[in-house]
Amino acid sequence: MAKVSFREQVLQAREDAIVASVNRLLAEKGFDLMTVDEVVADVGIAKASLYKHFTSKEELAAAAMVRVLERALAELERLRTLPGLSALERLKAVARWTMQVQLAGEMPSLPAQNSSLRAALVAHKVYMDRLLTLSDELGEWIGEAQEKGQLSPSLPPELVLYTLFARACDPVLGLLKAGGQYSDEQIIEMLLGTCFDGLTAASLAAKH
Amino acid sequence: MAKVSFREQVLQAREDAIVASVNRLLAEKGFDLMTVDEVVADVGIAKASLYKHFTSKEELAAAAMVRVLERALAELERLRTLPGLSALERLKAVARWTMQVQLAGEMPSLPAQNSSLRAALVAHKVYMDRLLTLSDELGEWIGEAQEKGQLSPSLPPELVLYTLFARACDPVLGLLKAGGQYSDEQIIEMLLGTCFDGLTAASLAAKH
DNA sequence: GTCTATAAGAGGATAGAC
DNA sequence: GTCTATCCTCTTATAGAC
Repeated sequence: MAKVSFREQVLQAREDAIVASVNRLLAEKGFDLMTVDEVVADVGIAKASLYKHFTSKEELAAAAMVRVLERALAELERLRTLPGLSALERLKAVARWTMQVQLAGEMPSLPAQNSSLRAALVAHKVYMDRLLTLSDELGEWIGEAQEKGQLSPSLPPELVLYTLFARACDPVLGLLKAGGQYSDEQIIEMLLGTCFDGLTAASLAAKH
Repeated sequence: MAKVSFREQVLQAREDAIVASVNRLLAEKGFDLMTVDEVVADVGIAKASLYKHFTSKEELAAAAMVRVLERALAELERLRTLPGLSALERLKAVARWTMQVQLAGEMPSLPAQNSSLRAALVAHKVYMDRLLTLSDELGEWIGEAQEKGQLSPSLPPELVLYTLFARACDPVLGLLKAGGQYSDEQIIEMLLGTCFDGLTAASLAAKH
């Protein structure tokens, strides 16, 4: 049992290395421009070896998405344990976290239109489970924030949810960072301000 | 002269048909998934004929972008002539127009990451001219709205500009439309509300 | 399970006749 | 300028030895 366990640990470590590379390359180039050859070159293994772990490029992307979804779920769990945070503050904290991940180059970006990828994702049980779990948990917070009037109660909850997901890969972050005028913190606080308070209201974060 | 002019009109009409197809396919599938074979099948010409008009797939995309940028510039001109519109109202009207174009399936979507495409676009004189013209004109309105306090003066103008561009291809529109619960008008008014007034403020549009 | 070598196919671009 | 037929590169995926 110990021998097998050790063996599997080595394999697991290799899979983790693969998924970490995929995650980074997906964030850097996106699904269509990322090639399997780049992945294996980055990890330092042969392509046939990779295909023993993952049966297709789509499954690679799914694994990377599962990874980031589980990181998000862990962040939600962490926020839940923090005392004294309102539902709105927790939602803002989640949005801040996703923007931090994106600016760190760790947010895999998948095209919304690639049909082979979409088909593989909706058929991927673990991915769908994590996605739905995350949506449910965020939906709870959204409902709570709306009940208390912290979020506009007249907005459909799914609009708020979609908006949070969309801001996690908002190109505005990358454009502002490319401008080089502002620190990551400033960018994030400004975008949090526009997301929750809009372009018309004064962004509190711009005072930095 | 008349003969040549007529000839060129025919060629121009064919080019317009090509660009219209490209525009639609770019909106539908995006640059990477759109193939030149699909374009020529849609237009009904041979591939070699298309390459007499456009020297590469990238140039096709640039032509489609020029087309939509010129439509946008025309919309700005139209809005300028409307009496009694404040700068903020004009900016909202532009945002509404871009969302209408997107929901109509006429907004070409280019990946921000494709380097060969980006290189071709920044090297494309007409595209860059239209893009900079549009940015300048919108920048005027943004500055005006900020001076009058209609837009938060503490936000960097380029952040507002980038946000307007980003909302023109915001995936939230497509997700809400796929849900089938709301009309195009409702979706647009809700997203205009969240864009300008934020998620926390009550969206006036949700009253429908 | 890992490797080298290669199959299989898609898709961008072009040659050459008309 | 338009067509048919073809080239060529890139990329996914696999065969088969170890």
